[in-house]
Amino acid sequence: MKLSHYPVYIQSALYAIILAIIGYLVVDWAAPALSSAACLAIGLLIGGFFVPLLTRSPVPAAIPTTTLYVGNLPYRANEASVRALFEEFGQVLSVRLMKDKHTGKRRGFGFVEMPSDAALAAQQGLNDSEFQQRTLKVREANERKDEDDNAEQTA
DNA sequence: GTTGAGCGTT
Repeated sequence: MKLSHYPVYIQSALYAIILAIIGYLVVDWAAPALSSAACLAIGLLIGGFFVPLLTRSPVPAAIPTTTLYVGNLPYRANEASVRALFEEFGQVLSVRLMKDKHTGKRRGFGFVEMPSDAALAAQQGLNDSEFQQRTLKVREANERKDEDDNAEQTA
């Protein structure tokens, strides 16, 4: 269960929660007089403060990020090969190959999260390119949630 | 173990 499978904001959130719990325990142990709510609050502050220090990624949320939709993937492709393919164009923050929830089999598409500039380069460089006997389809992903505003507006 | 347009989990 690799954390790099998940988008960065989830990674940061997980770190924050874990560190908040640790902070809560530490405060509760060090200062038993404080109420649980106070311990939790301080724990949250401690956790939030240390998140940037523990995140492997040099820039958690500082740099605009783009999620790429990658379609027409060969079923045999694993995440490592896809990651390696896209890393040729820049830093890869997360790779998720979608599988069927019940069977666990690959569905032939996935999502790659990269810094926006690298994502643009990868999109132009890898779209309609051949990857393991398949013609890749690389587009910008449909924003499922709070994706940052990329200067990708239809010209 | 198979298949082939597609935009998705914790």
